[in-house]
Amino acid sequence: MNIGQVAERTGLPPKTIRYYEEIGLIRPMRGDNGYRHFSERDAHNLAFLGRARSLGFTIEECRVLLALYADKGRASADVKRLVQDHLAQIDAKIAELHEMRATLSDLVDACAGDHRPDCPILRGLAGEQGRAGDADESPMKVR
Amino acid sequence: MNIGQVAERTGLPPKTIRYYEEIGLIRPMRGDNGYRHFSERDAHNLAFLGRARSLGFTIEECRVLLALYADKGRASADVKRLVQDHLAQIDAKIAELHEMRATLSDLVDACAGDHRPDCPILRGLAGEQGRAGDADESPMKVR
DNA sequence: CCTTGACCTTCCCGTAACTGGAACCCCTAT
DNA sequence: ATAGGGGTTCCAGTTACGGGAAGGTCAAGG
Repeated sequence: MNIGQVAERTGLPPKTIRYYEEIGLIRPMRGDNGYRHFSERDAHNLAFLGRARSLGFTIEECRVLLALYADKGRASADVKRLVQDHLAQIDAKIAELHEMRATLSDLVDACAGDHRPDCPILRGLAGEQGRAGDADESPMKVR
Repeated sequence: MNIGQVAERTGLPPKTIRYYEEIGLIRPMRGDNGYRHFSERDAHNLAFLGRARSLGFTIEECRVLLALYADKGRASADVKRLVQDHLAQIDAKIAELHEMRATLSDLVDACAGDHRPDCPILRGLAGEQGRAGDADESPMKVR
């Protein structure tokens, strides 16, 4: 297979596939004309990489996953631990985004969103603590 | 104020502050010795930037927010729209992470995590659809 | 007066994971 | 011969900084 065909089959852009070769994730053969030639196994590994990447694994994690995949004597515990760590990262990211979301949502709700210049969002970002009389206004939460 | 003081006050590293000047987010004065001198207003704007960044706004969004903040004739609707768009991005990101989480969680649950090499996680990443007999095994979801 | 140490300056490189584009080669069909 | 649709390499840009080198500045102490 040429790069175009494997790109179509895996859904990865040719550029990405070349990049993966450059960083040593795959090692396709070369024809006499200099073209890359991809085996079924190459295509399979690229599809594996595509799925791993779409699940948020970094390239280096993918490298490890691929090595474990190739190692028929691996312990599934090693794979599981890696994925659990990744899961923890994702949970942390989700929590962070939820916090942002909550703050932003409060700000948006407080903003009239009309032609007038007065804007609680900007006041919040500016660190304003609320004027006397706004008893329920609390400082904006930021990490 | 020198850069160290404003860094301490805003919580932003000096490197970041220099970077913000480089890309034109702030324009501190300079002393005869070449040192940056930060006004109260500079410090205030940097704190504003720090909060906006911590809420996930990109630098370019921060640039717009800062301009709106400075524009006393702005319409709060412009601010609100920007923040709502950002909120939508965050929601999209959260949804994406939840999908990853669900898939990864299923894979982790299916993996024994022991000394044996058999690993449903790797089989899932490899695109395996499940063997005959595993009636409930469905193809892994990926975007 | 000199030195020391903390602070400041600029400049350049590196990060993650690609994407876009230029310049050029290869193969097939007309 | 040429046109097109592949392929190739290499270079630059992206985001938002962080690390580190080489060197100027300032205040305090001996």
